[in-house]
Amino acid sequence: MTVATPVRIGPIKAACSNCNLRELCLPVGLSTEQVGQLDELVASRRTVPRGETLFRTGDSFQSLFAVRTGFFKTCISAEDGRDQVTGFQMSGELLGLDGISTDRHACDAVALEDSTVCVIPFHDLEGLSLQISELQRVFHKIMSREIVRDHGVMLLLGSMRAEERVAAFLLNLTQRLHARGFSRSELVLRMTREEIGSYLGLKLETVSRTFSRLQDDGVLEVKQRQIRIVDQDALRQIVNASSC
Amino acid sequence: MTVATPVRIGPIKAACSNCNLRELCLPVGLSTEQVGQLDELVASRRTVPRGETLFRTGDSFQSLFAVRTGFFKTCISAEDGRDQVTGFQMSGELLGLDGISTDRHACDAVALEDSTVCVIPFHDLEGLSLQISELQRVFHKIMSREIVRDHGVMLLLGSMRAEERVAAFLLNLTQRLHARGFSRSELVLRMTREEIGSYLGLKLETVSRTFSRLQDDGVLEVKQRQIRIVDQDALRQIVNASSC
DNA sequence: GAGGGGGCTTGACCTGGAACAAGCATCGGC
DNA sequence: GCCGATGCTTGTTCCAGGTCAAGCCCCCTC
Repeated sequence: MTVATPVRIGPIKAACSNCNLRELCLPVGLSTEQVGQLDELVASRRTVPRGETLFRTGDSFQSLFAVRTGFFKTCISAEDGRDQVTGFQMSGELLGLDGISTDRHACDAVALEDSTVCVIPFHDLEGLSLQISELQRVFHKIMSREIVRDHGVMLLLGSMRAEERVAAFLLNLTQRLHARGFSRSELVLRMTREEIGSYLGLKLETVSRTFSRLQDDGVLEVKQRQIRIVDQDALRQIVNASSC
Repeated sequence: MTVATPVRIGPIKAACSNCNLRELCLPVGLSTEQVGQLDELVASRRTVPRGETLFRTGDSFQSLFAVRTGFFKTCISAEDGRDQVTGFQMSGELLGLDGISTDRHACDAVALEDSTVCVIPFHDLEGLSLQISELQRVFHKIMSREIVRDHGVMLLLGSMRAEERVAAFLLNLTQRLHARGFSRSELVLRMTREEIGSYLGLKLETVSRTFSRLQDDGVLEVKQRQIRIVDQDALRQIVNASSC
């Protein structure tokens, strides 16, 4: 039950105004002036080395975090030690929305590579949202998008076969990476097979086998964590394959 | 892509102020005066007969809906016709949060019995939230709670066995019903085995078999949709059973 | 109260993915 | 360059839950 303590890293003038993630992150659609107001709020940054947690279940919730660089996973664990990865977050995405409901974080956020996040004190964000209706609106849309995303994962977990899950996962990742300027067809996985499996409700062996099969079928090229999507249409067909 | 059109049912003076769901619904924690302001916003009600939809995927999003009486399911369907029930909503719970993100509903909401909902025009709600910070706060908590709930379902779908899923489902239902003044040990299911199965990522036969087994084990009494929980501790143990 | 249909149960069989196990890359530390 | 740890692949076996099929129950309608 430690409190996430932001570390201020030198004097940072403007956080959002000159951030190239502006269009993917909280400031999306705000005016220059409004983003300037956000700058004063998003005053500090924090670095999280690979393997470290940004926050843990039960930690007091004070701030949201916007991933600036790096890559995170969030996971919850049942009393019995069972673990479930609930999402992977990349630059421009928000972490901590789960904490609003009870003022305590409801999952662990773990950096999968050395990462930096912008610290967004939630109380201040709510305050500014009262003044900038556009900000309130953006924030509501972000929360709603998270709900819709989660429902998509429920569909995946509830009714897809292993191969479909893996295909959907890869398409989702590449699509998000593409929005950040990366290739649509090549990616480097930041997570282990086990973490992918946890997220997809599969065992790591099944993930590995599925990658191998897709490689044999000429859909992917898999070299450890380097993935090249050879036949994107085939992947899409796998996802949409009418299940009988 | 029809627009959900609220039907005004006679002159309704106060919606929330004299509603006995006050403490479970949007007005939770607001002052009498503030609830009065909500009343002006929540001006209309709508009845939804059993089997009808309140809104459908793709419908223009205008309003949130608070379940006043009755029972709903929400479900999404993939292109291939696969269907996934994403939740069951009872009195005091909000429907439509998924629509905020794109201004279109992202799921279907279907009444499982004759139901009535309060219509909450979302634009007005955002407007009032700018004036009543407590309302903004409550709304954020409700959205966050939905996210946390969804993560719990992901844990269930990703890592629990059939019996554990069913047990968790029943405990969740009874707990919510209990908060509404119903028995902690008896409940009437409003949904079919197939709908339960879809929600839990199981086939209806598996749901049925699991009910039968739990009955044989003296944990439940099952008479069609009438369920009596004979041994609640046993149910809890099933859910928390360390999976090996 | 007869007939029909939707929903539920139960049985038999099958299969996709889990479990277990062995061995192989890759990487970091010394 | 060696060594150990961690992560990944692949093979084999097994079983929980899916699939298919048959029949029952309950409610609704006429």
